[in-house]
Amino acid sequence: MAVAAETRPDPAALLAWYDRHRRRLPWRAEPGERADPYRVWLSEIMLQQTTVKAAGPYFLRFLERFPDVGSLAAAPLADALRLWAGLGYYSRARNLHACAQAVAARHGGRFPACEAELLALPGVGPYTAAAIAAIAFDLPAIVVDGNVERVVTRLFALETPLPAAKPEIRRLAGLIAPEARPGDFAQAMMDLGATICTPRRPACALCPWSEPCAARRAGTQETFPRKAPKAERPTRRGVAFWVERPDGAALLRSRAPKGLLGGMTETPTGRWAADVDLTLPVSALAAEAPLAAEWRRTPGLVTHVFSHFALELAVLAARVPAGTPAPAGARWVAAAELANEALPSVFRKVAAHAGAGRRS
DNA sequence: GAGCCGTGGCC
DNA sequence: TGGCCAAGGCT
Repeated sequence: MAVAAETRPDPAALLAWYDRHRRRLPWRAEPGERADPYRVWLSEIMLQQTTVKAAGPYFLRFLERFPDVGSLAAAPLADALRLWAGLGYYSRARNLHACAQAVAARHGGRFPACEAELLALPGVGPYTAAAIAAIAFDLPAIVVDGNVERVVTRLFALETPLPAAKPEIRRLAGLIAPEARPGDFAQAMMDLGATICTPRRPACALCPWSEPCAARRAGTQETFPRKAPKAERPTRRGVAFWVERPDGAALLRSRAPKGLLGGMTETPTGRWAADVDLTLPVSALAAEAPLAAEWRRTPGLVTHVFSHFALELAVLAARVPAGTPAPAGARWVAAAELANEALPSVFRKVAAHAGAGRRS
């Protein structure tokens, strides 16, 4: 696609807007200050598919517990998973820990000031490598995230649907990038997408690139970016088991190290599948129970939506005598320690549904 | 390329 | 209310 000179977006206009509207964020250096590559990296991993609002508290807790990459590399993976619980996409936490160890082992504890070397680190893909290179080291990397995709496809009214449009978007983003201030330009593009060029109801009247924007000129800005239709989300069903001792301790397990919720803590559950029938009697639902007990079914269901399927969980609860041994692979966790477990949200819902800690 | 991989907020 | 969305990466 050719870009006419008179409609080409001027990077200076965007940088001037950025200087006036620069947001203060926990991981962002003050103007004139040098960015800390560790903080830039940590924030970029947390911000993958995650809102600023959700990531903020996690970032501050991680920084307090792990003030530098060396402290994170030296800590057990379980500590990182516990701190990550609730933020989702848990492979990020596993890769975060692996990346810290790689930086400690391969790079002497300092992040490399090189996009290609950053890209080779666990959990660091094309976007994150470019973002760290630009923001932490002010290298001229082309940073393309979901914000930049939206801004660029609107600027050029790009009809190609995502994800096929990615190479063209990268080329166009490189066309409008300035030689000076690559880090500020990258953050300005993302801030513009996050605050002005939003998915719905973009504030074009406040946009420094309103004039050269092809989609705005046509009045079609909200229809970009074009996207391929999404696959439907199937429903799976299953049974979760809540087992409590008289002292309130609950039976928990650790999940397989990889895959869905990999490495995290869970309540015992049966298989999750579309053909599980939750209308069966309790005696049948208890077929996959972790131990023999007098099960009672908690009324209602726990529902949870994952990225690629929805889940409906029936909850069977039981009280077992003091001294009941934990079955193989499971462990007793005191009620007071439940909050410190690496429990993903779906299992916190199960605990709440079963009335964890409630005396009857 | 496409499926897998969480969660909470929004309208 | 449910579909969509958020600073993606891995296989």
